[in-house]
Amino acid sequence: MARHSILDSLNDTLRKETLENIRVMELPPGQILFTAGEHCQGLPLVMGGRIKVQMTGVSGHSIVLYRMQADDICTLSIGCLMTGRAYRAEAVVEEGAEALMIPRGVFDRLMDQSAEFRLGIMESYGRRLDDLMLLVEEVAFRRMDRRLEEWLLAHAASGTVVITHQELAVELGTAREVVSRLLKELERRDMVKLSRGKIEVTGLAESSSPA
Amino acid sequence: MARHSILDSLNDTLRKETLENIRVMELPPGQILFTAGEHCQGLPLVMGGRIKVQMTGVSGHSIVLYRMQADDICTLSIGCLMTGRAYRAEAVVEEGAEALMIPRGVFDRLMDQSAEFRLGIMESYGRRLDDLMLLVEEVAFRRMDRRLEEWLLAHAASGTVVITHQELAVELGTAREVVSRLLKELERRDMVKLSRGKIEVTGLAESSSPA
DNA sequence: CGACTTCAGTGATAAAGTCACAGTCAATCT
DNA sequence: AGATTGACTGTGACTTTATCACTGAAGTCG
Repeated sequence: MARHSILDSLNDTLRKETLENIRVMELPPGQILFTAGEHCQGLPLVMGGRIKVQMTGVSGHSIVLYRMQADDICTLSIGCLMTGRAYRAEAVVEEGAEALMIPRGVFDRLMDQSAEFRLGIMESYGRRLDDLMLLVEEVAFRRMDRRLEEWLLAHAASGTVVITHQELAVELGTAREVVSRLLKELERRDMVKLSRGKIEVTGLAESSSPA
Repeated sequence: MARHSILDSLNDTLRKETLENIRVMELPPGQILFTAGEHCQGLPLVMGGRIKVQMTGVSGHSIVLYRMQADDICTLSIGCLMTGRAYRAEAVVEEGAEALMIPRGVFDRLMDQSAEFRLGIMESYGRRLDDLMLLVEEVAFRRMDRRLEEWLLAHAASGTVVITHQELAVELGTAREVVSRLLKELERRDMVKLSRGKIEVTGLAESSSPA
């Protein structure tokens, strides 16, 4: 039942030992895996579902940093686990998920005994750094209308997304009013249909407006 | 000669072996440690000086992501080293530096044999993720005038910084014109004195304008 | 059915980014 | 030295994005 690709690489003894010492967590949608200021209890290995990680600035604004899905590792937790610092971000379950909680001791042991486990952790870290670097660039330099269109394409290629303007603003790290106005403009151009709490994408091509 | 705190934790045998297999790099100011698209040759351990890491977006704009100083580890390189991906960012030496280059094999061996080395790496990773998360928040939500003032305070508490407006724009991830105008406004308020290629900070208090 | 809450739309204004260009300063080259 | 060149700075005009303040519309629940 406890399936996560990073555990596959372990030898039988180590895997057996690990499985005896970890906890399986059931994560219903809406559940908070951790919040800012909290301390880390263990390393979550995500087995399924979808979990978003977002942070809230001093200004009170929030922005989604990245998402975790099946076979992901909550890299953010490692830093907190190792140094004892508190989380700076918050993780919210979007789609009902299952995760394994690896306590500090087991993590240390796996890092010590399995080169494959280490590789998995390092890869995960690398990907996360990459994600964040891309996000910095996105937020710093790209135009909001393009980013909104891309988000819609990625999340509702030509169907319907259930999301409020406020939530979409957090996805993009902007203000609700900005999203409302841009969406309204897209509706005028017949690219989306708006209704309370959902957006129907009707005519967004891969490069609708010239870059 | 080769001093980096993470090596102190190693036992004698391991340290001796490591020192025999690493290369010391002299890094004069201006030297490029790596550029975007390049592949990683080893893990740099920074022994001194200062190196800035910045990336350039598709738009052609650049932004400084973070800096490395004495006893830092170029965490970014680990991901590239382990997965073979190319660098996405660029590292430029600001103050003449020395660094140790740890090749892949030695890195693997250290990760395998030293719990302290692993801890150092993990800590470094954690800090980097934290830095980037803070940067995302900064770029997404904070006002440019405040950020500029803070930058000036941090880099020239009440002295002079040698920097062009263009370089300062890259520090903050904005456009040169924006920096020029904000600086001019600060000069009108007698908080800085401007001259070609340098800025003299004369009257910037910790919270000059109300947050 | 109201009363309440959440969500969406919009005008007015301020901040930031873009484009185009002019002026200034310093270094280099006959 | 004077001319030329290139990097640096300043600024107007305009667009995009953010903020503030408010209105109305859509769902929820007593």
